[in-house]
Amino acid sequence: MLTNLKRPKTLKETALKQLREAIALGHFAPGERLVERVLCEKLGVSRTVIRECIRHLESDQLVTTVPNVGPTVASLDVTQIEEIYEIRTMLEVSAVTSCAANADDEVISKLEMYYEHISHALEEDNIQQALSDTRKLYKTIFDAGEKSVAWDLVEQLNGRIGQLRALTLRTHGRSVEGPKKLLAIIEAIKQHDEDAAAQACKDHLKQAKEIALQQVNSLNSQ
Amino acid sequence: MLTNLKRPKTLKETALKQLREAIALGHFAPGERLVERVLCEKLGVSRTVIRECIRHLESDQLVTTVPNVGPTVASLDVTQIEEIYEIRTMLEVSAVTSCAANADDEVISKLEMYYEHISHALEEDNIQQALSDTRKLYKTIFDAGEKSVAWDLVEQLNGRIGQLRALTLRTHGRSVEGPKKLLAIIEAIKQHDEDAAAQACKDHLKQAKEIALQQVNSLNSQ
DNA sequence: TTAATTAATATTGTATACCATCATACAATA
DNA sequence: TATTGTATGATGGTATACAATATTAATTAA
Repeated sequence: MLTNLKRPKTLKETALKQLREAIALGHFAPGERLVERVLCEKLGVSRTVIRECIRHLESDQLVTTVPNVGPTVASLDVTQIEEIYEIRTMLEVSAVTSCAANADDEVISKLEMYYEHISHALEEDNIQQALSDTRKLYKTIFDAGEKSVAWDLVEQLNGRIGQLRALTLRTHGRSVEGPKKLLAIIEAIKQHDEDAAAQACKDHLKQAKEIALQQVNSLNSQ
Repeated sequence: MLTNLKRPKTLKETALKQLREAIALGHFAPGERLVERVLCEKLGVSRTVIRECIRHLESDQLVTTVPNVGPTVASLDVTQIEEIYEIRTMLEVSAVTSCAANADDEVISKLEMYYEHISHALEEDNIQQALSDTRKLYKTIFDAGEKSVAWDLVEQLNGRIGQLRALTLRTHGRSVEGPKKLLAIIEAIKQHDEDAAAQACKDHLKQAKEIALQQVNSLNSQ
């Protein structure tokens, strides 16, 4: 990265980020009411800021607002979760395929670097770091495949299942399955084998979906 | 409808709708600055409301905000437009396929009814009505296919190319091509022929995409 | 005249106070 | 027990204030 284009970070941005994380980390239960004044105190900002944040989250469908009642943390049913993984599969397969067709050496070495980072982070049980690097790896793939719109959608969908993902990593984090599948994707890209890349990507997501659904079941039955 | 379950419409909602329409109808040029004060006057609401609306549009990617400068109407490049149609194709094909597999008589008669409405509206050159009915028809398809998440995304993507769509209808509105393709989709659904439905859907979108790109070119060269 | 600086003005970001309306929990009553 | 008030609190919305930053106009230098 040569220059960091934008960065006067505004209070609203940081507050929004904090709220997003709090929801993803499960600090608010699905269905829980978000009371403006409480959030003001907790984040130390004014109601103005909180309200704008909530509008943003609302439009991201991370919270659901009922007029005159207020916002609550959105919850997903199993059908929606399955659909999210299904759509992610379409989008990611499309990106991975295109990336396999176009990737140059620079992209490939970048992917391998991130893979190293991820393995390392997982060895040290640093889940957050692994997640962050995985995201960077995928962004590289989408960039190389020239799928900027798809990337936005994937990020959005991931946001909606953020709670699940955090949970999944907490319980399945040190599993070696995930990285293996990732490696398969990278290998296929390296060899410009579009079909193999697509298949590896499908496998990867199928597994992720299964773990997520498992997670949901254990949550619901508990 | 026995009871109107709809929530009380809030000022913010109506203002948001107006802004969305204004953008879609091209009343604001891409890249144009949206000044809060001006919008307040124009819509007759307070700054708070306007700001909340802008946050919403921002998250919908209809406007781009630079801190301390303000929001501007987002613009799309050709690559992104192509990608949007590509993604819409994936999502709609998925929905149409699933709908063809599951549709019962009620759904089918509903689809046929909407088709009638659309033909009628087009005959009378009532573009807005045709658009609105087309949307309802698609919503019926997505509902029957149980693709609520995909529907949200399609709506979002359509919002981002709203300007183009309005333009397209204005110039190609009375073309009989569009409805014909729609009819093919409905026929395939009626016969529960998933493959034919998928193919008809692909054709439909391919054509829409071509018209849109043509539109973009004439805009850029002009 | 044109370029560069500086002063003036707008606009955004944020905070705060205020009010009307609606929702909910609780108490009083029938 | 069921109903009706009533108190309380939250939200939707408005208005105002002010610092920080952008933009524009005005002024000065080249």
